[in-house]
Amino acid sequence: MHSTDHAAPTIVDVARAAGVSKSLVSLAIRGDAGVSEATRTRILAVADTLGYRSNVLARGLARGRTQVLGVLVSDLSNPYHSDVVAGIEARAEGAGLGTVIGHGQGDPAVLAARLDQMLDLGVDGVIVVSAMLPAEALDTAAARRPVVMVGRPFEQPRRVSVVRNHDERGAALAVAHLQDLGHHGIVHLASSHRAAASARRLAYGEAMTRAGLPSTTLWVDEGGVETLIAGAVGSAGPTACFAGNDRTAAALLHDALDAGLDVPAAFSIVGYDDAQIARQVRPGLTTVAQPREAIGREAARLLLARIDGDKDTVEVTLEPSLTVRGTTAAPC
Amino acid sequence: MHSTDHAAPTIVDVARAAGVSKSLVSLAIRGDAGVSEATRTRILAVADTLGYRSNVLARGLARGRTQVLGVLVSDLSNPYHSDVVAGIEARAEGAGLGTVIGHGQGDPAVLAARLDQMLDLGVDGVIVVSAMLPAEALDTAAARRPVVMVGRPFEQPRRVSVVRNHDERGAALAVAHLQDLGHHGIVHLASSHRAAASARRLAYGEAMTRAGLPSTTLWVDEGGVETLIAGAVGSAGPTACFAGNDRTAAALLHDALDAGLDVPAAFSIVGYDDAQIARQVRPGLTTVAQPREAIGREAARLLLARIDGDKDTVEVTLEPSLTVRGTTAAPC
DNA sequence: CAACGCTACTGGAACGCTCCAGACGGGTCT
DNA sequence: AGACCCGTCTGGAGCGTTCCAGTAGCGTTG
Repeated sequence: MHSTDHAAPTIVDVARAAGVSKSLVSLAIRGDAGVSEATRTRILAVADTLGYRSNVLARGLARGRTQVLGVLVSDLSNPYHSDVVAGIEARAEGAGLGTVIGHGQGDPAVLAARLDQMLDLGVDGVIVVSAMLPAEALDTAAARRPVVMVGRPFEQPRRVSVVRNHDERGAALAVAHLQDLGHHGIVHLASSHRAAASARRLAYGEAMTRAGLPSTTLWVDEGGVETLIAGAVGSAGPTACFAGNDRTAAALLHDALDAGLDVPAAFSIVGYDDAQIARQVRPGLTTVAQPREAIGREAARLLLARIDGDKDTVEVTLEPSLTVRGTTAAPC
Repeated sequence: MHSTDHAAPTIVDVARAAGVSKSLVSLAIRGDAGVSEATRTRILAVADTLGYRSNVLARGLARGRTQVLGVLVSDLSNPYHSDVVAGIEARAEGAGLGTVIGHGQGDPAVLAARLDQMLDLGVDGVIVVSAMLPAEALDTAAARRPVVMVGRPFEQPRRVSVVRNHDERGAALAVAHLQDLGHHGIVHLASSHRAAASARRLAYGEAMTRAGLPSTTLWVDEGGVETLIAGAVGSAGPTACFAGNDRTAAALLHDALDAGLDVPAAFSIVGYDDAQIARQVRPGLTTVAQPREAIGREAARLLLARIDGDKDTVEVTLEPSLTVRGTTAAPC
């Protein structure tokens, strides 16, 4: 650390080497219009040969902006999250901003701590991709910087924009697919009371009612899987299930196969999310896919608008789509 | 943005409110010894009621340290990475440092860009959890800040510490397990020429030789899976396979079952990594597990030492262990 | 009791940048 | 010709810290 760069070159070094003032270097580098073309190229050339890199800390301090977005995720290993992050990064990069990620390890307290830390670091805004961040942490963050939330539909109005997939439409898509195949006895398998899960559950009920069919919701933690399989084995039981998410659907598939139930010939299953697991189980899981990258891009777009002074907080819902694989077929 | 906090309180606000100089506030907050107990508690109380938060940007500028570590990963959705990150975060938090993550999306160019960006943001050091970062990007980063590399064993010496799992020992573990069960015809299935994969392949060969058995390596992209299964179906063929990683093992398992081969009764399979997929396939995959959290903690420990002035770069290897699930049994 | 050494505290420079008010020439307009 | 403007460039203040060289107050000591 001694024989190499004695110190990173600063704007002053560039100015001296180019024979201009530091202010002009600053303007040239930021592409200000009031710099003649000749001097700009000269300054940039000098900066380049000196290996000058703008100090983000100093810029952030002086300007109040760091040109970096923060993304808070609760579970890195969830591919849903990484796809959303990819969308965010693509959009941010297009606008010349960098991105850092904070990882909450599925723990609300850690999540809140990471959020504070990213804000302390000076990010210009934050996108929260996690349903488990405490509401008050979200509020205090929103008071400091623009915040966009991905995935959680909000009850009360907050100073936060929201981007989410249209769970209601997704559930309707799943039910319609099963009905098109000829199923009547379609049960919903729920595993959570969280907002997205509830939206799917309610939309399932409405879709069934609209079709003039009775709706039944079973809960995983009340032995719903066993009940469902026991019923499906009998000839009068349900012939299909719409599960609230892919993990639940995969567990159901596993147990159904173990019970000797033929999927999809004797029993069809639809999941939600198009998670990695949907491609890994056999047969592949038919599932409702969220437009994950698009969600990320939209979230970044909203955040950038807020950073640029837009006051309005909005809620955007994007359309899910159905991915048909091997767990659905006409009932026999 | 106007009616709320007109501006975040600074150290000067705290000083004024407490009736002391800003220098003293700075010392008190950082826990300097030369502050009397009485004034320290008073200052901290004032800071607290004012909601003062130290400005990381200003501190970083003045001090040259931000108390934040950067972690560069190439693939967020790989659970190996998230476990390592968890270990890093645990250790960093214990030392009072924060952590930000840069995500390379599996693209070397993006990876290098994120690395630069994190360094620009002023992180005190970086842990690289990715085998695909270009060597020159690693070198320029190492010239700027301390860097610790996870997982890639290095050929030539660099200004970088390395933490990795002991691939040689892991391969030996897998082979020993199969030999203990009574297997003699054990084939290695390789899918990559990367360093870790090569180490495992060579160690497999040595372990077989040591046991006086012939070693055979088949390559996935040369039709190795088909060759292997064709051989295993016959009665004189191999009875077991050690695959270079879990993804390869899972693919082999899939095709073997499709070919009517009974796993593990007629054919045993061992993978490497204990990836998520090892738990999701049926039967569950016997595999060599890396001590992922420990790797992360160790990497953070080394980085913190480097940040505190330690000049030496070291290479640490941690012991893998064997996780026995359902794809291994005695040959029939 | 002057000299000394502590402990507790202070003021200003420095970190590298942005922003603002203005300077300096050389047109253009009247 | 004087007033004015416009494009280009400059110097200094300021962002919120840390760090360094002091200073004041006070008890010890020879």
